Amino acid sequence: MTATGPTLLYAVKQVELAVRAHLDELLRPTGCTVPQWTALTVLSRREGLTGAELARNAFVSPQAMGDLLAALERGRWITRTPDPAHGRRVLIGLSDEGRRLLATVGPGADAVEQRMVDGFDPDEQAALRAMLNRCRTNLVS
Amino acid sequence: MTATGPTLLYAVKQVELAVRAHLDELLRPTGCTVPQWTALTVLSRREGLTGAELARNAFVSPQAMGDLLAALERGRWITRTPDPAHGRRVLIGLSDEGRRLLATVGPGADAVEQRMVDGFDPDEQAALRAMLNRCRTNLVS
DNA sequence: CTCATTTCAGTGAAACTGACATCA
DNA sequence: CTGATGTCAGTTGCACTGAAATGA
Repeated sequence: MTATGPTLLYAVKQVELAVRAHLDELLRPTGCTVPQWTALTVLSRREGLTGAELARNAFVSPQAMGDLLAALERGRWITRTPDPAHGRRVLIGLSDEGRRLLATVGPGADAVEQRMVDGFDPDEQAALRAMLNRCRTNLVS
Repeated sequence: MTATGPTLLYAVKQVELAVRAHLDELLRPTGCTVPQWTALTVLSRREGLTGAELARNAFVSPQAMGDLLAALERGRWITRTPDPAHGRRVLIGLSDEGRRLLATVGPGADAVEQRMVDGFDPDEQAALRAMLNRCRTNLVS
């Protein structure tokens, strides 16, 4: 009999899987996928990022993010404009359709989050957020 | 300017992405993938599950789990034995190689978990675990 | 020259839908 | 008949590696 194993990792994965299932259903009518929508939400906070920066943020290769951005461009959800000051870099921005998609999906996503923390008082929600951020920092440092 | 949006969902996803990147590297030498290893860890707790049960546990379709199990069988990590009492069901079990893989990878996975909660006192670890379990329950109920 | 960024080409694992057969 | 299970077939998005071109 071995020890109980990494149950915290498993708990994180289970929550993420359940969240993904809900978001999947939420996004299905839009034709946008969960990874694509996630990239859009990142861009909504910090527009003008490059593909390489988005790739590092998502812990994937630049090529993988390039494919994802190509799909987002086919969907007319982003704009790609060469950096005038840097020749090689391409700055990614949200298009009007992209902003419209985020506005459409936002309430549903908020509802998923609200359902996830149902029964949590504000202090618990803040504690969960803080601990998750600490976990993230610990793993990347 | 829109609201801040579902930052808790994003925090969960970020932690999961960071964990996956570490596990990916950890599993690379073994030829086993993270989803496959995850299924093995589920089996290590409750052997004799069917593919459909594993699929529901992971929030994926039975066909997707079937592909994953076929890969695990090609790797000789699981055994599939028809349920003698039920004709149609196929019970999944760990092979010796599967147990060996879990034993080999376990310490590294524990180290990833330990790193994730670096600086957490035992109460905080327990609180995180409890809250994640509550989130999971809220999302599936 | 070195490094970062982007792109092209090829590959593989993972998920989906649809359809079908089997069996309690 | 109904429902659950397993499998076959085809498709798609996502991620990887390797290689090459561009530019600070």
